[in-house]
Amino acid sequence: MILERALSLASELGLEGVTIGHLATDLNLSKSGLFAHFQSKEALQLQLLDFAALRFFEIVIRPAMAFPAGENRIRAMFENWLAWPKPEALPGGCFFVAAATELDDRPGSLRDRLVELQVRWLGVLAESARQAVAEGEFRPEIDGEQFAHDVYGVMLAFHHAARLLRDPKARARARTAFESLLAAARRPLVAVPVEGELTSGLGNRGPGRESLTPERIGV
Amino acid sequence: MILERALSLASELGLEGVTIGHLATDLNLSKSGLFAHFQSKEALQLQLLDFAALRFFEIVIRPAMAFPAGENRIRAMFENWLAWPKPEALPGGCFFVAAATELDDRPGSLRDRLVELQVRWLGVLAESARQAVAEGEFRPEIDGEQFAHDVYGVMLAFHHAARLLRDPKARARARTAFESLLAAARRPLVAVPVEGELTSGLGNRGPGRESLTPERIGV
DNA sequence: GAAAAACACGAACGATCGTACTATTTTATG
DNA sequence: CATAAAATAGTACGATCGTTCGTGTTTTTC
Repeated sequence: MILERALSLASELGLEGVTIGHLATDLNLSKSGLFAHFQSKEALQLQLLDFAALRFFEIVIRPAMAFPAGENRIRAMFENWLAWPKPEALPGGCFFVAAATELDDRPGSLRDRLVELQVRWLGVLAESARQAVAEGEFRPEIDGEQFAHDVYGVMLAFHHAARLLRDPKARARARTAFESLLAAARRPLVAVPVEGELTSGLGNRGPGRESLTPERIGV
Repeated sequence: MILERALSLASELGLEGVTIGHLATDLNLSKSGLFAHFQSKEALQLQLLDFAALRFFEIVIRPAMAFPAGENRIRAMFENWLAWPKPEALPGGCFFVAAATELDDRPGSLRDRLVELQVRWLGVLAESARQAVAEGEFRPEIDGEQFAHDVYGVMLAFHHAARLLRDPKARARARTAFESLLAAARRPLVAVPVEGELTSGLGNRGPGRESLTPERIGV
């Protein structure tokens, strides 16, 4: 419960904005009572990072694994990402986006852990793109890591437009950008839609969905 | 000089990380001596936002105005943006990217000012895209605001890869993504390069470069 | 060369920060 | 029910935060 509330606060105020005193009074606890659960604020923040990563895995990644590997799974992860900051859980938007700019110039174990998590998340996207290539949905020369980088750019632009600018069109813009990325990766140089391309041979092949754990998936 | 040093610190530590005491000792000033220049910390931060916007205009936007309106100018702004966080001036990367996630959930005049600045900057990009359409470089159905949104996404992804992940390929990735955006906006549905397309009729027409001020350009 | 304005300083304020120590209360276990 | 363990509370600490006040020292202006 502590970490849940801390995550919610951190999404609004940032990692450093979550003060022990603030968090304590917010949970009707005494400062020292809350502090006893962690041995230091950094330990709390580290646990918070892992807690957020678990949430992220369960909301964004795992449900997407129910979709067949390839474009469909990528699209599912994208949509899950857009929706994962529920107002009651993450009222300030994606926790990791806030943490990224906060920690990018502060060396330490916190930063190291965040980098680890972000590399893994981008790795999941990249691997999914490579699977789309293997499935024949994406063109063979598509670079999975570049694709992951580009998709994350669309997500960051969405975060900026939605959270800072409060642009009502942010979602539509993000979806348009994402579809452009897919189209560029998919279509074979000529923009005329290929006839038999639609779900050609797409079944439930690819890696199955059994025994999915955050560790195995890398988050 | 105070604002210059504050900008440098803020790019690393964020807006709230720039403490009056820290900034003072960093400038060999007393806390009260520095404080006297501003009447409050918020005033300092507001001046800092405007100071950064001026810098941004002079480094990113104004030099690009020397290029003919259209794709060349857009490309110049993109390259200027990649290069504008000089290590000595902005050791922590683009100040506005850091400020954006820091202020996006903190209502107040600071946030309002930042939104204003960012809307104007995106407006410059969008207007440039519209000019590229008018010049015949971009397809007529290109939406300037969507294009600006997408380009900013590439910039944000670059910031993430370069500043947090310290990815040496960040620049190359950003350029690849940017060129894909240009290609998608430029080429007329068929990917085969059009022969006579290169600088066809591009002169120095379009709005001239005289009397360029931050106010007129919107930053 | 005097008056005015700008600039800088030191000390102190209340608040809040993370943290440490010591009780006290609650929960689980035999 | 007794007892060990876990959870919570109380208090106090040194540091640092933004801010105020009073006072000196330059620099500009006339």
